Amino acid sequence: MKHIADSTVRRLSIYLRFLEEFEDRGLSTVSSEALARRGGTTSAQVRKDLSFFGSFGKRGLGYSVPELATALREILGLGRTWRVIIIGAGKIGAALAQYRGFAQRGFTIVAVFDTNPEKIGQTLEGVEIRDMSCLERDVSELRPDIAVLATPNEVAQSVLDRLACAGVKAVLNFAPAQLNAPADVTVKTVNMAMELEGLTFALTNRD
Amino acid sequence: MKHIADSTVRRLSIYLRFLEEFEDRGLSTVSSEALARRGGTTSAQVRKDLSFFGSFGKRGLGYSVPELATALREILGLGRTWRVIIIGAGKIGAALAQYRGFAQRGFTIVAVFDTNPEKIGQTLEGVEIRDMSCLERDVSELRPDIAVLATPNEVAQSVLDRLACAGVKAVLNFAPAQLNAPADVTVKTVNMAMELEGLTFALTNRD
DNA sequence: CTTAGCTTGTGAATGAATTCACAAGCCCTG
DNA sequence: CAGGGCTTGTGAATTCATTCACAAGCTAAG
Repeated sequence: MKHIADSTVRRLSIYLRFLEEFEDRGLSTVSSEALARRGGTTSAQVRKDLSFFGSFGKRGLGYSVPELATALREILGLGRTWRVIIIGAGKIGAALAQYRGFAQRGFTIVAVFDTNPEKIGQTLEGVEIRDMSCLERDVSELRPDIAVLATPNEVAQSVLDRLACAGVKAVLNFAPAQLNAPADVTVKTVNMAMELEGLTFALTNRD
Repeated sequence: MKHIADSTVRRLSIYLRFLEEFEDRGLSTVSSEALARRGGTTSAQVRKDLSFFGSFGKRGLGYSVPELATALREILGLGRTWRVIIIGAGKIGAALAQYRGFAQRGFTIVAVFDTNPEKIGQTLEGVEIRDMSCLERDVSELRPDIAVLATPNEVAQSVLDRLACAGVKAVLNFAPAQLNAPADVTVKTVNMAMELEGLTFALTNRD
C-alpha cells in the first residue's frame, strides 16, 4: 500500500468520532462538507483522506453514516480487540489503567508491571501488578499487541529495548523522553511538556 | 514574524531537552550533527529550524550549549513563569496537579475548578478546588495564562467557550473532543485515543 | 601567515501535503 | 425521462516542509 501520512490517520480517527456523534443524533447520511465543518478542516481534505482507501460515498448524496463508520473502524484496525500491557504503576500508569476510553475502543489491559515490591501482587482495576523483572517471560506468555510506557524517563529507553526484544511491535510512550526504536516497532509519544511549550511559544510570539 | 510551523516548535522543544542533558554531562559545545543524531533527525533540519530565529552558532565550532539553551528558552517563552488553572479535579486533573514537570518549567498552578460539591473547598497539592460556577469571576481575578481542560468531553466545548469569553488565550485540552475556538485562542489537544488508533492502524496496515 | 579541517547559515532543489476545480454521477421533481 | 441541484472522487496546481549543497568563517597547527 502507498504510504499514508500520519496526519491523515489522525484525521480519520477524528472523522470516526464525529460519525459516532452523528450516529447518536440519528443522522443517516453526511456530506464531506458537514464532516469538514465539524472538524475545522475542508471538504476536499476529507474526500482526499478517504480516497486513499477507496470510495465510500454516493455522488449527490454524501456518505452513509454507519457505513463510513464501519469502514473507518476497519481501516483503523478497530474491528478487533487489542491486548495492552502497562509498564509502570505510578500516577500515570494508574490513571491510564482506569481510563474508560480503552475498553470502549476494544483495548483490554492484560497486565501492569512495576519494580516496587510493595505494589507487586496488588491489583489495579482488577489487573494484577507483576514484577518488572519477569517482563520478558510474561510478555512471551501474554503476547500483548501494545505496550504503554509510563515509567520514569531515565529507564524508558532501556524498557523499550527490552520490549522490542521481547517482540512488542507498538508502544505508546508517556515518558518525556525521545526514544529510539527498531524500524519494525512503532512508537507514539505523548509529551505534555512539549504541548505546553507549544502554547507558551504561541503566547510569546503573538503578532 | 514569518509563520513558524508547529513541527519546528516541537523540535525546538526537543533540542532544548537534549541541551539540558548535554549541560548535565558537562559538554560546553555541540554541533548540529550531534544534536541531530541524538534526536533522530538531520543536521540540516536542526540548522534550518534555528535559522528562523537568528544565528546562534560559530562556524567550524558548533553551538555553545548554555547559550543555545538560553536562546531556546527565550524563544519558547520559558524565561518567565506562567499561571495555570486546571478545570476538572477528576483522575486526569488530579494526576496533572501532581505532575512535577509543571513547576520545573515555570508553570504555577493557581487554581483547580470542579462542579462536585464534595470536592469544592478541598485542596489538591496545596491548591484550593474552586466552584466551577464562579469560573468567570475567578478567572478575571486570577488572570491565568493557560487553562488545562480535564473535564468530561460532553462539557469541554462549553467550558472552552466560557474560558475564551473570560479572556484565556491558551488551552491544553485533555478531553477526547475536537474543539472550536476563536482565532486568538490557541488550543492544543492531547488525545490518547487518537494516538492509540495511530498504533492500531500501523499494526493493521503493515506490509 | 597559510593551510587543513570542521561547521554554520542559507538559497535552491526536491518532496510531501493541501487545496483547487471540475467531470461524473446520484436524487428528486415535474 | 429530462433538467436542476447537489456531492463525490481525483488529476493538476499550489503551498508548505525538508533536504541538498556549498560559500563563508572559525580554530588550531605548522
